[in-house]
Amino acid sequence: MPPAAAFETNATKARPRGRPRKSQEERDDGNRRQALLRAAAKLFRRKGFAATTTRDIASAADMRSGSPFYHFKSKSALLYAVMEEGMTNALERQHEVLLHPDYAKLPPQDQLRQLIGVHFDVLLGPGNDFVPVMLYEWRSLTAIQRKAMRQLVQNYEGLWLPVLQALHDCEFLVAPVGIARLLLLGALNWSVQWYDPRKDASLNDLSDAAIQLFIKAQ
Amino acid sequence: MPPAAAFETNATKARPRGRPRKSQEERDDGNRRQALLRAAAKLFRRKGFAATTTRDIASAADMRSGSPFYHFKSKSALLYAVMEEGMTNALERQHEVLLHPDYAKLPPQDQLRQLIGVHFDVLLGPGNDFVPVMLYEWRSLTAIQRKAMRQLVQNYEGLWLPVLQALHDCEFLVAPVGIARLLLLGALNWSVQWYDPRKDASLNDLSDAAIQLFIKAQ
DNA sequence: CCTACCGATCGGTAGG
DNA sequence: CCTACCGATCGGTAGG
Repeated sequence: MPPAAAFETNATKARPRGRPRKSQEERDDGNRRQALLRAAAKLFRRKGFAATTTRDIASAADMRSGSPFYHFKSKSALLYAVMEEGMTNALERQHEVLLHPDYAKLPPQDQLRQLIGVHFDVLLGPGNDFVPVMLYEWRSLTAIQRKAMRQLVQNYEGLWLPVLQALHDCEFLVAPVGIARLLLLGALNWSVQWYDPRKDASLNDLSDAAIQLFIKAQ
Repeated sequence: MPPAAAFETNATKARPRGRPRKSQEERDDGNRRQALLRAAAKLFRRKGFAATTTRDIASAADMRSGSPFYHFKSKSALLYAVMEEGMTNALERQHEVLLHPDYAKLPPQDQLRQLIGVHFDVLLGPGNDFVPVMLYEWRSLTAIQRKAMRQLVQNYEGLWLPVLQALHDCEFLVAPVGIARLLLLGALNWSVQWYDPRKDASLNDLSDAAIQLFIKAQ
């Protein structure tokens, strides 16, 4: 069995193309899968993977208990799909930053500030439950899923190294680059546990504070 | 029903004092409860609370499936007991540091270094599964347990404020003290996710790197 | 995508 | 602390 089979969804081999929904308003199909993903992300984040039932998810997506398995072959495949969606989006958003024509002209501390801003938004922005699930549900992945996800995460973490190295070179960062990256991303990722948009500072102020804390310059 | 009832263990009202074990070697009783706590901490950390069965725990403590409920009234009470044990120990260890006669004479960056060192040890030291469970299983607590645990955590976090304020006063820390504490503790807490004693730096080197990263001085 | 269902497992308990 | 057990729930499936 090829590794990819572990993440297969039934929808790929049996998409009901061209069959219109019978509901009062004709919505485009295929958004049902998205609805499941969104519902799952929200519930996995709030209650955790093991404590969320497929019935919870079905209900949140306005389906009956058996229906999620029409779109995903297992609860586990649904978890993986949530995480993959989150990481793909996060990578895209950071690539937009890195490839922007002005980015290269910025001093490294401003480059880092941009990465941090996007990272906070991916973690804490409204409706962004996908990456938090990825961060906190590693344990629930199968070994083979974990291996595939590690690839995506390593790509993402790798994006941070050049700017951290540049900061190290001009002594705005003294700690070893590798450990600094682990501690820095940890500080950001942990915000998922405490950040409350109604009480805490804005994501911009948060990003500024992070720069102040980590970088030896103003 | 008084709040404390939620955390009650059966052992307190029915400790089999004076009744010797029937096994070949007479071990002191009461260590059975500790064995359960340790087994639960280890399993909760590795698999998560919801994915761990009380049968897993019983088996790891060399008991049969029903026996954990002789010592703890519910799986949930067992989780709370694990967390409480972890936080009590962490608070004790930090108090030892703070009350040491030499501590007050240290410059603030060295004071912080000491707190960080103990924190890493509480999180990453061998067999220290209790605090990691506390950090990553908040969701699994009942509302009433969460409230009680929040008290302990606030006590612990409060220990860090004076030294952070001192560092802020001498401009070794520029970020707002409140946010700095959240980010700093997040960086440390996240280490639970990646630290591998066989591959990564020693806890001492880790602590040094953290000081380098967070403090604007050497 | 729904209905109806199965087999397995799980937290917890009675009674000793 | 064990034995034997219960009621509920859960992931998943057949058949339409």
